[in-house]
Amino acid sequence: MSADLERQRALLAWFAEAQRTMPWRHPRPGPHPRPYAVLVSELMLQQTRVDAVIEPFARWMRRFPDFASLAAAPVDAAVEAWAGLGYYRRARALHAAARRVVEEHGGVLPQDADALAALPGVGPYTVGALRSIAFDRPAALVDGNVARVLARWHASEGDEASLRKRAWRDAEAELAAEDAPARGAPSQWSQALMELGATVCKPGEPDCAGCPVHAGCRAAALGVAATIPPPRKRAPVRDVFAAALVIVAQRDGRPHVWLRKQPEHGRWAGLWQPPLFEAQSTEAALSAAQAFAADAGLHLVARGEVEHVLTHRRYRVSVLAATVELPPRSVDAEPTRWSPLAEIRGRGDGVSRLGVRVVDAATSSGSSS
DNA sequence: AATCCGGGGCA
DNA sequence: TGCCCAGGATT
Repeated sequence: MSADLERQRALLAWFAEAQRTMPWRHPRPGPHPRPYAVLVSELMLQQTRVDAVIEPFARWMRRFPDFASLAAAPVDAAVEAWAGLGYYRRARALHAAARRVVEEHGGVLPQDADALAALPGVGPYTVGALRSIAFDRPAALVDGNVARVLARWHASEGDEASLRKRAWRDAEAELAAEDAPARGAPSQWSQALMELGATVCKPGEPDCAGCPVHAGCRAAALGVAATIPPPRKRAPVRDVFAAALVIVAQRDGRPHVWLRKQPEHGRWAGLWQPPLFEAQSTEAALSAAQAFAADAGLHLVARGEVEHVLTHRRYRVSVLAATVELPPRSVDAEPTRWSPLAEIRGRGDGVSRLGVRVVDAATSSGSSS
């Protein structure tokens, strides 16, 4: 057996022993009994760590157990069930994909690569993941883990974009030989590559001493594994100054918070959060919030600051609170609602993480600064 | 090719 | 603090 195929055999043997348990993972080789679960998990896992997905996945599967139930639900229900996971466009994509599967494929996920790629939210990586993991077909796949693993195996050099292209060629080459162990277990192979990247061949500090394919790794032999791939160029994080207005009213004997629904596009699309006034400075943001409050006859109290960091933005939010006697039930024509404070604090169904943090800051005792 | 889109965990 | 994560869509 060639060195490359021996490396495959070693990795597959390691994976059979060392793989982590995941709610969506089918431990046995072969096709997955539930392609829908694979699609849900793959969309949730895009740019998201395994640990962060486990609970949301379980909740989602209880609420939308199959393509039919998801397709029948309003898109807002899907977005709100996604709350806390981030990248909320994925929820709309998954919902649209389910409707398409029901309408165009009889409720059965297609196996054809082109049909899969036509589904919203399904790009090159996810096509490979579905074809290999759901259907056990020999399809290549490259995510951040696989790109790093393959770059180290081959000691590839170059910028991020060229390494990605190289990784796709290398990943497909692994599946080319008729007698390749990877071809014999495509689902296990795809998952093994990613598992190795996530748990052993980690960014920054690879555990080469504990690596099952150390012998077949050129970067390890050269002692350069830790420097591959090179650091990525990153856009700077820009500050966004904002003021949040947390309006509390008693309803049915319990405190409720006034929430506004975000537009369907942009950040936190379709989610709920207290009104946020963005401006060029904290002072300008506070002025905007106070102008709004003056119109409504509200008496504002400063309740501190919240710093919320996204990939390319750092929100510096001044939190203002106001208590009103009677909620204005008549403004329901607007996309607003009153939500029980306890519910928002619990998990905030349909509320952005920033919204939850702002409400916490406004209503927890003695948080003023 | 750049930019946008969340949130969290970890050194 | 910086880095990265089972990426994709848009421009």
